[in-house]
Amino acid sequence: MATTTLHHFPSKTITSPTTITQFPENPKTLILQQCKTTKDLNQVHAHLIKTRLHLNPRFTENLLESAAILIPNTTMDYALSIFRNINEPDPSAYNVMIRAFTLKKSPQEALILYQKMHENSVQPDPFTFPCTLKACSRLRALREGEQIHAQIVKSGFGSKVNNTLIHMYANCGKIEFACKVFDGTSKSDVFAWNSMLSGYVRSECWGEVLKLFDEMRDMGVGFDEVTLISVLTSCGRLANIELGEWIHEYVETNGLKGSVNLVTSIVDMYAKCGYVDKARRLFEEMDRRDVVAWSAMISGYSQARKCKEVLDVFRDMQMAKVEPNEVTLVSVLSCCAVLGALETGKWVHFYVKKKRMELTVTLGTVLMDFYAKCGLMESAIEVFNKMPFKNVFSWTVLIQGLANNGQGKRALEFYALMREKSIEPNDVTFIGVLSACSHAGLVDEGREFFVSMSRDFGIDPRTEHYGCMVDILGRAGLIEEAYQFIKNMPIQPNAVIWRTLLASCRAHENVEIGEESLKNLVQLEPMHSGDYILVSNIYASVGRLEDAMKVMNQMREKGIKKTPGCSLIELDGEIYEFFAEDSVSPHSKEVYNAAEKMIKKIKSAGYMPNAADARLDAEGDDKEASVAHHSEKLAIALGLIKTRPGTTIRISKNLRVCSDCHNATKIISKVFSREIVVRDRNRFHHFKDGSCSCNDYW
DNA sequence: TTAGGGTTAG
Repeated sequence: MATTTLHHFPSKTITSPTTITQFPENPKTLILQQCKTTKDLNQVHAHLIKTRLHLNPRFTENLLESAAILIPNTTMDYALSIFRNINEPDPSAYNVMIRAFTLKKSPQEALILYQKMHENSVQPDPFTFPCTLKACSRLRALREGEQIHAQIVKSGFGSKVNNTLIHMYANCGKIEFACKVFDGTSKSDVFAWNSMLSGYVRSECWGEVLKLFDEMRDMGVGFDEVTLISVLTSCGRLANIELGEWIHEYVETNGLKGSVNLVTSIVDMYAKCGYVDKARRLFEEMDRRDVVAWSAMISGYSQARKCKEVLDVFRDMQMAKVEPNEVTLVSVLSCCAVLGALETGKWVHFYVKKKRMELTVTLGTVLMDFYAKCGLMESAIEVFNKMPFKNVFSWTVLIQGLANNGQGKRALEFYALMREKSIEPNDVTFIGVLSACSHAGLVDEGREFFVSMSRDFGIDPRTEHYGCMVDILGRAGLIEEAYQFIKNMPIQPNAVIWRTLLASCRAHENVEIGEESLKNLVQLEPMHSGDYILVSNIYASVGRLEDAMKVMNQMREKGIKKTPGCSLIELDGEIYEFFAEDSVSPHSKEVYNAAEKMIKKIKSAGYMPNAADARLDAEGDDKEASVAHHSEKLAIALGLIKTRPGTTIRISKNLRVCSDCHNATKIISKVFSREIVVRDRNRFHHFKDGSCSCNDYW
């Protein structure tokens, strides 16, 4: 197995040029390799000039290599000054410079130099091509890559660089060209197979990877660690646990468990196939874990939406003194977004700033998403403005975030800006755009976007897009039209579509279509308690209490249990959880008293409890008590007594907000002069001065 | 020469 060669420099330093009296046979290894800094090199350089040895290209090139590559953490300035002083640089001098530019992440300069070499009629040698092709790979410079390919063919040094060519084409997104090169390659070389496999991985052709691996085994080509890593990546993406497990066994029986890279790939494979616990066990068995191994475990939990575990492992990682990098933080932030864990996410943002980490597209986008999902749109926009590069993901997160936070019009303004900047929207962008229309009540604009999506961008609407249209029509009270829209859908409507329609029936008290929606829902997802409750609420709101009870009984007969409402509030970094009529929480007495006082105060400001939201089996005063003890009222009451006046109260809850709580919270925001942000299962409600950002439709 | 971990929606 090939490993990267590391240059270990002896610690002996060169004190003065006078100590160098005679150059040995190989000055590069004995003297130049001892140079640790540019200052050391300067001394050797001066000596070379003094003794006129600098006219000997062999010495000068060795000096050049030290200046360009061997001295750690240095710029190319010194090397360039040496290079410019060479009268007629030969191919190896060019090679050193091209290699150094590619290594030092200036592939553009590498290609310019290659061009110069060509202009000066210096013939490339077999060592010129690999590093030049690497530069093309980095830049995804297909045209230049193809030119170099042609030159390679002409030069007759072809077969040696086939693997680098495969890599270059795959990196430039031309997997079919990579295949052609591979077809003309000797199939006995594991490197060629590995290059092709990693090419497929880069192009996300997961199935092809497995096919090629099969072929490899059929042909009896031996495989190595690198092969298995590519195959494991594909197993994870395809959820091919059988092959994944086979490789795991192979690794165990062949004593390959010492390889951090390989075991990390197995951990990742298990997590991506949905076996996070298995991934965790293997992760625990590793005797050395680097930042990638930790990140694989963290992202495994993050993708499985096991957010508590993400934060636990992240804490363990810090205890183990392994520094997180961008990838780690992206997974952590994405789980803070899911949890609405504002404090932890803010801490990560602070860490990013403290470590002066670059605000890349991915990191910036996930930070924006985190702030948006915590209801802090201004912070999300601040991050957006600071990002030097933005892609369609960043714009989509912004549009979606604004839409979910009740700023539909602003979301559409950003969509217009995005188009001005010629960023092509994708299918998810349109989910954001359509939900913005829905929140802003813009029916005609919504219809227009729905058409534009396929007409102007060739995006076929998916169920989610149809769902958005149903929401737009339903919210505007066009229930019959929404119903017809579903009937005419070219794809089968799913439960979410019918549920969206049902929610609009609840808001507009449409019994008939509500009943029809439930009929369909019962067939698609018979065990979903929320649907029965919505229909029961519709009956109750039009005074048909008996029918309301009947639906609830039907639900009970089927053995369906109500999902208990649960609200969370984070106070001083601690999370408090409330359930309706919760009497077990340690704060219950204090909280109930606070809730009582709160209700009294808002009643005198005009709040009327809405009995339609109470438990149907409750009577009279009990009905009132039942709604008064909904989990979000308890959480808000705790927030009111535990935070300073004027502080924003942030609640997240697992269900939709009920209309009584919605009404009560509006009045609370006015009476107590507090901004209250409630994140429910679908959207945000920003309550301020007696009104809500959702405009009373949710 | 080839290799492991990441972002939007549902």
